[in-house]
Amino acid sequence: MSPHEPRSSCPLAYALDVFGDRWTLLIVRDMLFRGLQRFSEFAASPEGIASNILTDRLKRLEDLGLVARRPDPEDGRRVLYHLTERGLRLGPAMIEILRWGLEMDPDTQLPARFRSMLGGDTTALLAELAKKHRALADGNTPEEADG
Amino acid sequence: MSPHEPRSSCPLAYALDVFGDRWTLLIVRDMLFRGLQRFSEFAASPEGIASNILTDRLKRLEDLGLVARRPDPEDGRRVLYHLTERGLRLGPAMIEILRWGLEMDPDTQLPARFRSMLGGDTTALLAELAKKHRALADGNTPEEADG
DNA sequence: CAACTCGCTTGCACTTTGCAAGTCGAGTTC
DNA sequence: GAACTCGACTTGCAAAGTGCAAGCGAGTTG
Repeated sequence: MSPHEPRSSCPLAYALDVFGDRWTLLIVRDMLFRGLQRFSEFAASPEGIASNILTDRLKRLEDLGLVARRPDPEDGRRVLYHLTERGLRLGPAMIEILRWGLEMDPDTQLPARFRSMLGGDTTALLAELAKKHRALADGNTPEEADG
Repeated sequence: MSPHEPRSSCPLAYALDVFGDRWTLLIVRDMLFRGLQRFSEFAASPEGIASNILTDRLKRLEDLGLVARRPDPEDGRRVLYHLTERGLRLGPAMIEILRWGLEMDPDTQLPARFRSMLGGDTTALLAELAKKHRALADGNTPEEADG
């Protein structure tokens, strides 16, 4: 699932070469919507990703410049991951995919606050998420609010 | 890659269970943006999908109520596929993924007309695409314009 | 009616996925 | 400072998915 060369010149095909699998956007979700940064946090998400797959996906996201890593100043064993500016550009697509999933499957759930934000202005929502994410990436850790 | 039960209650995870692979959204693209309807047309797209994979994906889309099929009145061997109303709801996510791919990889290309439409009002673009698609699904075949 | 087309199906080799155990460097504990 | 724990992986392997290429039944063509 990691082609060396593009299948076509279509931007949609390019995007699917990047994240057309079941896990990549879940990792991006956890970074963007939930503010998670650590390998063990991603591994602990409810979907239960395998550690070799998580390693693989994080590496590919880093290689593509969508994610960056830095050592955890509090514990040298740990690495902190965050979305780069390029990675933050996934926001609009993430929001629309989320909306679609909510509309298609009423059994799916989101925290009420996030759900109400989805019904509002997308640009404002994304600006807020990006701001919080940049603060995390800078090492400021505001009180976490689950996405 | 076709789980019987959801991995979690997250709508994004649900969406990725539906189309988190490299081919499904390309098929939806061909229906929505290019007006394609026939198996051989999907198979002939530049990415070169394998026929067993195409069959599999069309069946799953149909089973999920996103795509419907009808016999081709002109040739009893053929089937015509189209997006249902549920399937048309993928439009916003498709548009945002396309925008992201264009932004991330300048080597990707779109027809100039489509590209300029992407820069405009999303709601108007989607309404127009949906209208044309519904006409196709009703068996009216206006002169095709490549997406 | 023979030859061809269309939408699949099939067998099989290859690739990816995911489980579970293990590794190794960093950090902690006593 | 030895022993242990933690964290981010790596590894072997079985299962599942992918994709190639050939083939089949129904329908079309001349």
